[in-house]
Amino acid sequence: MAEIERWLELLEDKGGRITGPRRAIVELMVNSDHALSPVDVFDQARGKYPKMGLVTVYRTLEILSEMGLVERVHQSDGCHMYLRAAQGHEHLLICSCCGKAAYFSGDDLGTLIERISRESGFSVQSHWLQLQGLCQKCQPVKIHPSVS
Amino acid sequence: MAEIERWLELLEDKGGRITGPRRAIVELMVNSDHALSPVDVFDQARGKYPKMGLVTVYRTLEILSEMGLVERVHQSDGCHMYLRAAQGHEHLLICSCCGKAAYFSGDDLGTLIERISRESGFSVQSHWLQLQGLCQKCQPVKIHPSVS
DNA sequence: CTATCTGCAAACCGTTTGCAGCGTT
DNA sequence: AACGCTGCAAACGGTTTGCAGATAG
Repeated sequence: MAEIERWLELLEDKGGRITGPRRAIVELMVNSDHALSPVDVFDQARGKYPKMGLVTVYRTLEILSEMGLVERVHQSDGCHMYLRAAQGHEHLLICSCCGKAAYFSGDDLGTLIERISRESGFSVQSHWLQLQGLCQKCQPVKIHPSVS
Repeated sequence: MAEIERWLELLEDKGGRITGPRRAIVELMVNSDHALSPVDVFDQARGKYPKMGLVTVYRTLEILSEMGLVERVHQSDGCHMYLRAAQGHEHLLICSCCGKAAYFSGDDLGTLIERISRESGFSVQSHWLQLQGLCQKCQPVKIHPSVS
């Protein structure tokens, strides 16, 4: 996948070095359609780079996040997960069962935001919209929650 | 304020006891129009009840939150703040400078959510919408950020 | 060869839990 | 008097930092 090389080149352009651990993490993040916690990334990336340390995962995700290639997803319990960044103005739809994530666009919040600004006197800087639901795979699971 | 008594009565109805620390925290939460962190609550409530312990703040906020009188507000850094709960279906507008909060209603996400459900195959369970901005007081502050 | 990156261990910070004593009812 | 609540101290879990050795360029 050329996208992996693109990320690594951007990293290099920034003066960073391309190393085994970083390559493994980038490969994972480029390809995953699930939001992943640092520990998820650690576990999965160890398959490709067994000496991987958890600290390196944190540091690399931080860098990718600063570069705008990856974004932090906020969980209701306060933990963070990471996901390939949106392209342009997109919002997130996340499966509350398995963490599968999809971006969507076409929210029309402009009118609402304008009204709220006018009524409240706030100058609105940004908005945060996220939908929670069940993906196709997980819908049957939750309908019969007797699985536990 | 009768609202304070209402909260305390609800607490009593649930089998809870009305104590000094709880009264101080309830008074604070009923009256505050800012989202407050547990430490904020601790500091401010100590004015009314000097022996207050931070643990009691956590435990009381947890109870008020379970009762639906207070809600957790998620911060981008993963920390939690607490705020008097919304009435019905309202969303939050928060000042990114001072934390002043206001609820608004009248979002019309129904159409959007229906479309996304159809296109993605997800069954959407809930949504999470929050606007960040600057309140009237803080707008001049940020225009001249030399204050630091 | 040099600067960056890595992994370990330890520090850190917000939050939760165990427990003995106190206060409400 | 009985039970719930409180505060302290200690545990906890996710995240960050200090450091010496490894490695990319």
